[in-house]
Amino acid sequence: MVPREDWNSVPYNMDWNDVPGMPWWRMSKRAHRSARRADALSKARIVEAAIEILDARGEAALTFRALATHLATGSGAIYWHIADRNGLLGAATGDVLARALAKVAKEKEPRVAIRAIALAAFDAIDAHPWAGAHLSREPWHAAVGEIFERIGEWLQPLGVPVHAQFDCASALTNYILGVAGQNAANARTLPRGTDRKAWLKGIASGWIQDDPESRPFLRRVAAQLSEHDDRQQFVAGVDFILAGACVKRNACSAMRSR
Amino acid sequence: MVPREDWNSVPYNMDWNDVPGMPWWRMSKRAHRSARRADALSKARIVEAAIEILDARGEAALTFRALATHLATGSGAIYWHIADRNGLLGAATGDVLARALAKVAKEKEPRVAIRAIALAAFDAIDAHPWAGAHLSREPWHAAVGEIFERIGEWLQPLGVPVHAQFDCASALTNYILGVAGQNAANARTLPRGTDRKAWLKGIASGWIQDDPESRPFLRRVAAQLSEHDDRQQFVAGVDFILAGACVKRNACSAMRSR
DNA sequence: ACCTGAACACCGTTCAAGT
DNA sequence: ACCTGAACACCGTTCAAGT
Repeated sequence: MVPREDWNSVPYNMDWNDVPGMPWWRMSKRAHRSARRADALSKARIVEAAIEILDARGEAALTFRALATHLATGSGAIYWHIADRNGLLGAATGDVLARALAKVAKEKEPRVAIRAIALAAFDAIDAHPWAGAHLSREPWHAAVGEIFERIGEWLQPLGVPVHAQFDCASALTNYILGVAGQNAANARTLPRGTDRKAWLKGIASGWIQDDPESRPFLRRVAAQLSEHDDRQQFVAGVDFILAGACVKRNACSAMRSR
Repeated sequence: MVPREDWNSVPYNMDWNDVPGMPWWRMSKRAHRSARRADALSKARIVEAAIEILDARGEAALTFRALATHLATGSGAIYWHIADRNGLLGAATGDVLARALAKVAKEKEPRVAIRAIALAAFDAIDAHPWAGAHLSREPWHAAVGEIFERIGEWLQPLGVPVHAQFDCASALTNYILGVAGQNAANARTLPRGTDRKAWLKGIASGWIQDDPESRPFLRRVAAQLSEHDDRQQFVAGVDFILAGACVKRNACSAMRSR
């Protein structure tokens, strides 16, 4: 049996097989490693566990203690593979969005293609609201660049004038991130199984009741507010931006006043 | 001198002037109160102090301990006037946005009016990024209802078809909140005095460098990305949504495919 | 009623120590 | 190299006690 001092003096890149007197359960580092590889700690495994916790119990439940328990390790071990909590959320967000964007079917029609990309982002964020929250907290995330590129590529074939393409791609990205943040907020405060319609009705009446005579527009659309479909409304917004970027200007009667 | 037990037995709504033996500095509750009113604790004063801290040192600096020190009181005292930290942020956000929206000049031209409202929100959030972060975390905030109403009112005179008005107002609100969240995120990570252009350049090259041959769109607009003006780009997005909501559809060549 | 501040129940993160 | 878990330096919030 080698005393501890000797173990510590073993260079980390040296195979422990070469250390005389090493106990069997420390022998053959590589063999040992590969045997345990399935459940060894790694960034991928940590991110996977984080996603499980985030999806099951929400962003607030992702603590290093909970994660360490879930992985049957110490909280400090996680820091060996990940910089900090924010990095972990970023990696989880990247995973979830990359997976969603990779699944988008190849399209030929520009508008259909853009819709498909936007909806892939929407659906991913709808399924993983914490990812939406992270993206709006960190809009320079690689996933945002991916969305920006994937949408931007289609603007030329769509017929958006060259000078408007950058602004158009930015507007779409901002819009998508805005919806992402909203979805995340809704999911955070509206636990599963809540009556969505009643909840929306409450918000609408809260917005109206301040001054009982005014707010005519909100009054007029209150019914739509509590009954609309988020996904459908999301697409409507995407279409507005695309149509507006194509149009020459002065589409509205009142917009002629340039 | 009245013993403590007697002080405690004084009903809270009873004037302390009526308690025999009350020390002078506790006498004349009303007079005492009005004399100290200027620096007595109140929700308004707490919110005001919170805004000062938020503007000066950012959202992370708003702790109950810092706030209590700033107000020369105990942290528990704040809870007498405010529900919790989130309520405090909400009140501060409401203050800042209500002030900004109240200052918007009356306009006659629909497009100009909508731009003015959107820009008022943009500028308020630009000056108080923490308010933007709060709004995207809590999109049912009264300020969002106000923005929604103020914009919505102009859609009819603008010429947006009735059936599209709700979707249009929602799209604009989502867009504004999206930009709000981004601004907040930028302000959080880009301390004052940082070279904005270099920072944006870094993001752009981070988005591109993954695969050196691909990402043609990003490559094409990289210069615009690092040099664009946020405010101007914000207005461009608003205009896209408005134009798109007015247009009959099929404005783009490739959009004719319904 | 309103205020005080210690105490409570958490956090993320670090780090000496283990293997 | 990689893992452990106690310790540290914070938080928001509560609450018995004061005035």
